[in-house]
Amino acid sequence: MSSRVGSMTGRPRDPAVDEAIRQATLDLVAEQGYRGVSMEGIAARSGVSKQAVYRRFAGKGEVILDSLVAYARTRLPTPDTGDLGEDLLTLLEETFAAQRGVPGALNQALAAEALQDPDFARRVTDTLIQSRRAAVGEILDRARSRGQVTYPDNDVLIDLVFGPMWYALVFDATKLTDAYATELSAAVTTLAASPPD
Amino acid sequence: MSSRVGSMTGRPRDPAVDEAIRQATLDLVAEQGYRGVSMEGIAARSGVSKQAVYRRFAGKGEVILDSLVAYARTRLPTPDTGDLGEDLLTLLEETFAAQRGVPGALNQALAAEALQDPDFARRVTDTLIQSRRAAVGEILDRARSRGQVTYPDNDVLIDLVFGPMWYALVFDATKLTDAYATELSAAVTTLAASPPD
Amino acid sequence: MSSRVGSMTGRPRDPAVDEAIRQATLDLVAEQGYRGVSMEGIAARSGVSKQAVYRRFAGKGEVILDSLVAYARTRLPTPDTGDLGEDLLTLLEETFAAQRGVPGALNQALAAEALQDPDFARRVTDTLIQSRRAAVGEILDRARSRGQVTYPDNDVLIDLVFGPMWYALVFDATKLTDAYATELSAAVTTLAASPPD
Amino acid sequence: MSSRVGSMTGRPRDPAVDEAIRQATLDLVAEQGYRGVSMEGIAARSGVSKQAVYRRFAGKGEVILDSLVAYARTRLPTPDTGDLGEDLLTLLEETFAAQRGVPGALNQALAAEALQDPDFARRVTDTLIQSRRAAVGEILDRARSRGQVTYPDNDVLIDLVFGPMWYALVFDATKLTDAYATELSAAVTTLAASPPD
DNA sequence: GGATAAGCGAGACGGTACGTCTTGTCTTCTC
DNA sequence: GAGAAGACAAGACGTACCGTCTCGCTTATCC
Repeated sequence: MSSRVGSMTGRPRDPAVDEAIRQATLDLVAEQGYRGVSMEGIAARSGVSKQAVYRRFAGKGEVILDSLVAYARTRLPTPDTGDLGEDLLTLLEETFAAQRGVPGALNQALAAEALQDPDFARRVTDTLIQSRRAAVGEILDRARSRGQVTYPDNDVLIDLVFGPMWYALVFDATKLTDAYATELSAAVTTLAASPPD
Repeated sequence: MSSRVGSMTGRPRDPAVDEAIRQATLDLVAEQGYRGVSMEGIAARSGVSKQAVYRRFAGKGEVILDSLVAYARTRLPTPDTGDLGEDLLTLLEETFAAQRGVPGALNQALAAEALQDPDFARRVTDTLIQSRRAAVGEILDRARSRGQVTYPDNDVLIDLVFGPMWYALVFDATKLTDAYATELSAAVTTLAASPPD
Repeated sequence: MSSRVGSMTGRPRDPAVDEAIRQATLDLVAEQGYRGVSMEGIAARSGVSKQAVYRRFAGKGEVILDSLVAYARTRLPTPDTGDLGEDLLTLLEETFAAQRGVPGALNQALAAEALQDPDFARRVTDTLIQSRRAAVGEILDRARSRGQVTYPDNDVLIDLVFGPMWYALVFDATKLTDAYATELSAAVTTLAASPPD
Repeated sequence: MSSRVGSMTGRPRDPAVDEAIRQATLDLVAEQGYRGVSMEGIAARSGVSKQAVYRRFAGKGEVILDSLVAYARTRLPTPDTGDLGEDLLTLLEETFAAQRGVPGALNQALAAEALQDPDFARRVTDTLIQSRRAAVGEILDRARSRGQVTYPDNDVLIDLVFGPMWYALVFDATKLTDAYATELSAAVTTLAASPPD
């Protein structure tokens, strides 16, 4: 979010304002979805001035991104059960479960913003997407060292893990059930272990 | 788009207006992306009144959808080479190639609209997504009858074909290269042929 | 209203349409005042096409004028009691009473239109205002021949009769009571009989 | 116009904006009459955003009223020559002269708005009309104390002063000449001095 | 402790787009 | 031709956000 590297003179930013903005964003997106989220609305809802929001964030996307990151910070130890299928299933079930709640709405908002601004899309990729991909990459690497993965390229496998999720977030979020997590993780596991040509 | 099924009384809609709206939408999205597309802008660019646009389309999403459908109508014979990998590769190469051009921008615009309105998302699914999925379903069915597909469920395979594309459209459209088409089609082909558990 | 002097070929105008337009205008102005009167609304309310209205009338003002003239056609024998005060009182009481009803709203609408279009203002003057003034002129002339009027100029007296009415129609129509009619007619009668300087 | 009595927090309104709006309104009404005055046009002409206009004024009427009040603020010491006829003549000549210029067009616009909205009509009465009437009331009171006025009721006399003016503004503003001012003031003076019945 | 610097709530500002409403004209088919 | 139906260009309506700005006031650190 903010930075303010150098001089530490002047009144310091009020952390309560940061928190109020985050909370208002979560509330709004939970209640009305992305349509109901506006900079103006966030400021009003959080009882904070617009300037206070713009001082911290360059735009709506950044606010959403910050809320999502703060929201997700509490979780995510990458599963490590000793079995690729098990690991993927756990991760996808947890991830999909989240998409059915507030984080799902935030991810949709994020996608909408990313679609309107390639620069922001890159920001999201660097901040959020990469770390999620890295988690799956870790799982695959561990499985690979166990001999469970013969597929040469992690990247494609990771795309197959996350691609369908975003596809669903865009067009039909209700698709992201536990059953779908099972099907997908099984498919990727099978492909990962398929003998190379 | 318009419908107007029953009553054929009154002055008929001017097809030139339809065309002008479509063309203006294509021009705008090509020049400035989704951000540059507004109902007002479309009307101005096409030299048509706003009413004329709103008479035909309920919102920006519908205009974009119509333009995309009209644009795509000229193509798409589902490939049928007798080989699953070949068919998928051809389809993905063509599809990805399109995403690098105007249809890609239109698809992004469509996604952005869908994310803001679940009802519209369903409209898109019914109008566009389903038929694209059906094309891949056909390819898979033919291959299945040849014994090239053992994977029990078409749906997941289709998700694996299109999921990564939308994922890329949201966050990094430059990913949609021929090389990526090759990788993806190979992956899906392999999975489709993988021995059942 | 219309004229259509020359060629009498083709389908003749439907008098029912004329009547429907008039009635719809009266209904609308009675229910919602001038704000509620639009060419579109009149056509819709009367079940007539807009074209049918425009074929007859050049604009909203003409429609209102026509309705008012048709409405008023049923009345107005100029009072002739043999006494100026009595004549004026009768005329003003009747006129003011009308202003408290539908004709009042029509007159307001007429004024609003006249204020927006000087040409139409002249039309109204020629069509309506002059005849009303002539009625008072007649009363004055008769009284003058009886010696009840010494004031040299009819015109100013007539202005003093009608001016306050329009003043009230613009800013506060509720002022047009019987009491006010009494006061006004008395004032004008007094002035008319006042000895010349 | 604006009010905003209490809270003096936040950025203060820019007086230059107020002035620009007034000037644009005057310009537009002078150039094109009431027809040429629109909220959109005022904003455009004054180089001000529509919001800035709507923040200050509830509608077109209020803008016009404000412009008129500001315009008229520079004048109007009630004449006091010691003679009723003289006072009325002076006042009417000046008033009529104004009606031949921009204030006349503004008054016409005001009337048009008042005719479309009774609430606004009351606003105008309270803001503008009353004070004009009070000026004439003063003249009459002074003359009455001199014995020049025997007519019992100021109100009717004032109606006879202003009624014909509005009558003319609605239907034929060219009538408001110096000669007409002379005739009218003479008539009212005569009536005011007429012996009670 | 007084100066300096930044944060803060409030709200105005120029812009842009929204979706609706009217006006007056035009175009089709039916009577 | 008239008539119903309804499309059309033009343009105003009033509202909602965007991102920036300008006030008066409140904290902080630095000299």
